[in-house]
Amino acid sequence: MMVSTKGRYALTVMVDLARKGENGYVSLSDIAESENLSMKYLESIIAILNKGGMLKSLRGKNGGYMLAREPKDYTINEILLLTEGTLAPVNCIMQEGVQCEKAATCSTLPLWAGLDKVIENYLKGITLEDIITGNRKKMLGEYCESCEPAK
Amino acid sequence: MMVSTKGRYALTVMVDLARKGENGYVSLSDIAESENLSMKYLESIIAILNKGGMLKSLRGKNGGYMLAREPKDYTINEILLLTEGTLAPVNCIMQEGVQCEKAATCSTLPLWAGLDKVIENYLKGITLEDIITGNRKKMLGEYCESCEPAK
DNA sequence: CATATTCCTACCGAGGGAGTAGGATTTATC
DNA sequence: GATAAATCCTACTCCCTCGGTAGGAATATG
Repeated sequence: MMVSTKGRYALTVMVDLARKGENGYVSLSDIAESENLSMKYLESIIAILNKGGMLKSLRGKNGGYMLAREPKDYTINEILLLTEGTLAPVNCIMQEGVQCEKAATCSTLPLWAGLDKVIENYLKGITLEDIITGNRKKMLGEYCESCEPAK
Repeated sequence: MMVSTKGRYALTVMVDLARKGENGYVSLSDIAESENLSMKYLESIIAILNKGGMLKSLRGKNGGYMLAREPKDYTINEILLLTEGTLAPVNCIMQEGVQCEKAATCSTLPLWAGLDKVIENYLKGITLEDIITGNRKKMLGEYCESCEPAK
């Protein structure tokens, strides 16, 4: 499994906040309740999003969280990357060009590198806005049965 | 991590056997040695490949393993699927249409489904032969720096 | 029969995922 | 200024899987 609950819940939170829009801060308990998730666990996940600059937060009474930018300005890739640390499908693909010592002679490395790129490319191409507007065509592409067939 | 050492080593074994061709059975110890991997661990991985019909095996002296088909007739997808069980990037994507109970209202499901399809599609498009011939263009696509640029 | 090999079952340690617990700090409102 | 409602912070626990080990039974060759 490449994406754990941490990343999945993080995305869920972002979607929830995106839907709530800009009318005030939304509290952690509200999010936990509306998504039916453990408040304590969600707290640790939101902390990552917050420290990563994805959210604005306000402490104290009537406090809570809201998106720092507009939904269209978040790619799914950056949200998952922040919470998961890496999205590489295998251990031998490191971030930022660091590579395993067998890399020079490894015949399967191009495969893993290609897979990594395909994943990254897909996730960079989709934004929070695509999710809240239900842009199935963009997410499912040719596999979308409810979209009109490609001509 | 979506693909563990199990799947990676399995692929390595398949590549090794593909390179050795059809001149006789190759023993486990030969494979372990040439790939510098633990023989005992490799044994458990080869067992999966063997039971899954990927290999022919011969017990006893001068025994060993060889590919059951030609390299071009193995997709990477089926090799990894056999050893890993699933290649779904998230837990909420099950195999064979089984789905989580929130599926009907889940706004992020199309994203995960799309990602799953992108991965599957990529891995189905590459064969063992592509790896042993070093078909970088197919594996890396537009990210291949040593391939001639697309027109 | 000796040897080289596959085959089978059982076991184990470490690490990470998933979640819990408790309290310190900050802020809005009465 | 007290109180309530919220974020923030640190630590802990349970449990499962990954990665690997161990030992021996079955089988084929010479």
